Amino acid sequence: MQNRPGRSPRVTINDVSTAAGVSAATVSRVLNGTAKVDSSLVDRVHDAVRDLGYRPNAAAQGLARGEWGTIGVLVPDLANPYFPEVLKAVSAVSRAHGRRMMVMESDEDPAVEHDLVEDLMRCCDGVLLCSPRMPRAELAELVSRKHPMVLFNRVVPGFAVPSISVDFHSGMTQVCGHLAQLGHRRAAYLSGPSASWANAERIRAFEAARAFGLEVTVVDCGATSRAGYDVVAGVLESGVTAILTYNDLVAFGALSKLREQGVEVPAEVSVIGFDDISLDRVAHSNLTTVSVPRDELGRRAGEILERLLVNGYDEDPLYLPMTLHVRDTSGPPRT
Amino acid sequence: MQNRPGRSPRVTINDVSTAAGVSAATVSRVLNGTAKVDSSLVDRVHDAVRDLGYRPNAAAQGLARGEWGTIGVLVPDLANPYFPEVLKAVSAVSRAHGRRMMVMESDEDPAVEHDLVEDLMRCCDGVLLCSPRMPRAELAELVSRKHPMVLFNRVVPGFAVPSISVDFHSGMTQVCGHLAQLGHRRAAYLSGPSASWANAERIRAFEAARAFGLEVTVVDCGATSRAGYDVVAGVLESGVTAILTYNDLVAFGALSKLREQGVEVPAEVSVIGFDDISLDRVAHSNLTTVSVPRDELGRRAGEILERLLVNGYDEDPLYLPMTLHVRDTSGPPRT
DNA sequence: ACTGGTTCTGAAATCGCTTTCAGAGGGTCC
DNA sequence: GGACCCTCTGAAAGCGATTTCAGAACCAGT
Repeated sequence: MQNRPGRSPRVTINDVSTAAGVSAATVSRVLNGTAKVDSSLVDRVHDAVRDLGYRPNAAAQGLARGEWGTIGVLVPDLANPYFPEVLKAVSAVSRAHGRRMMVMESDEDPAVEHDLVEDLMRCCDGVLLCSPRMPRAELAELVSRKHPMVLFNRVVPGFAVPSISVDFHSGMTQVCGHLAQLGHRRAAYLSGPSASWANAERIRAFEAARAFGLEVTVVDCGATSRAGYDVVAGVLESGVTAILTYNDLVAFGALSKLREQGVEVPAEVSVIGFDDISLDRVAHSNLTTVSVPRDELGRRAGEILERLLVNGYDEDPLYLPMTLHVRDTSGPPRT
Repeated sequence: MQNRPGRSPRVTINDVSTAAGVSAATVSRVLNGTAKVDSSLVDRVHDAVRDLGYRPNAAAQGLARGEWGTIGVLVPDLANPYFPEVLKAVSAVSRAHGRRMMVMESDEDPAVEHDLVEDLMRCCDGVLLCSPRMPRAELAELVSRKHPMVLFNRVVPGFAVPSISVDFHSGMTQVCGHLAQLGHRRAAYLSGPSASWANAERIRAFEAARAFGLEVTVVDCGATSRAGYDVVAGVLESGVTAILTYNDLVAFGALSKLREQGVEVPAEVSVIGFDDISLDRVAHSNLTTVSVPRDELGRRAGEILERLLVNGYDEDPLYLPMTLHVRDTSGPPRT
């Protein structure tokens, strides 16, 4: 930006204005279309801009306008296939509204999330927070700053913050219904991060499941395929006929291990994923799972944030439904 | 940022300085540690910062410092599992150097790439360009601006731009060697985007392959699993015994179709991926493929960019080697 | 010809921070 | 005690845009 050695000197609005023989104010007006300018001047400005290769400095614009033209997104783990698809949609929406997208990753570490959000607030008009783990108190502190913010996959009762999330509870209820219908009576759930709201929502479905005859045992596991791989063997010994998972990654890990051990799926045990990262991607894995349209999720999230920025409008929490996809890894229990 | 309705008023450095009874310059010095300040003043400043909840405005800092503290990354497709892993590493490196990461996506459309890069240059200290498709002339135009930039997976002879890429050529050569050794004589390559350097590098390997007895036919396909799914059937009829692909996604699509058609893999035909997105992720797909450590790739890319920003040092193109992973989808040809 | 009302333009203030510059204060050395 | 040097602090000048404000120019109406 400033002239370091070997860097071409920065062209400013003043360079343009002198080259065009007008004032800087006029250049600004022409470029932003904020006021009517004589057409001969308009041409001169455009010529000068082209000749000099002028590009307005975003920091200066941000400072003067009081808006950065940027939104920020915090995700726990970029490598989790869930988020890139969401980011993609968010990016498209915000770009359509002339905003850039800043991305930060907490690497699943709640301790750094607060700082990262704080940093995002220093340089973004609004923040999309995909942070299921953050302690309620920290979240409250962030909310109190009144910086535009949308919560993703976490609904916090009592906070006046717009939020969007997937109806995990009804998704898991569908999974349980499917298994019960197939005749399963005992299943294990490979639990995700215990502090997470999304995990709690899934678990909440198991109470209702008991009503239709399915008993689900919760087993600590994690959110990675590695965790699924490591945990599944011990679970099998307990004699369950189905394994539910926190997400598809865990299910893949579990399947991988079962396969190595020569356990037939779904003949000996059914495995059900959650979130459907596999759809049309690694299609031939054919995991039974429950899905949410991630691009719609991202799109809606972006739109909520945009509305919030433009009219400061607080909306009611939005829940998107999940859909069950019965594929090859679920079947009736062994008799 | 400015006081919109319902938003808490912005705290500036002047608020802090008056609250602490010092000058703004001193506040700045304390916060940035750029000069020695009397310890009693330091305490007063810190107290005021805490009491007021002051956070420096990033745009103002950027303007004053002549640095945005931000790097920009342009990727063709966020949903391609290749990139999130790279972004993750880049993000970690740049964060370690105190820089934020802006992400843009061209959605595989070369026409918008130029504008996006231009936009990134307006608000980032440096740009990491993962853009294999952009016409050489546009790339040249961007290079001519002397804005710090690193090319990712594209080496352009004659441009003085640091670049990092995977040694696709040697990767594909390994694949060919593997097949030749198994006894294959005729294979088809499901080609990626024809304008892409990365695709050309792969194809270049087929000349050498002829030397060890493998004839590879190039078939137009694309970069998605959908494309692999659609194209593979026609290819089979040509009587090849192995199918090479532009990337793992294409291979997955192809496998999916073959499976539907009841074609045995690898008994009837071998399928080989490229890039190994599956490793430890959807491990049980067990695709034979060739891999590159994506986090190292991202890390090195981030480091090159950082060095470029700090010492303006232009480096020689860096090539990272690929590794062949023989798994379940390749075997000897049917006799 | 003079007044009043539109347009359009440029000078200057502003956004919030960093950094230079000069001055105040205190210590050391002759 | 005076000259000199150091260290620390505050005033003020940027950074590069936007935006307010007031004046210039022009037109129409009497």
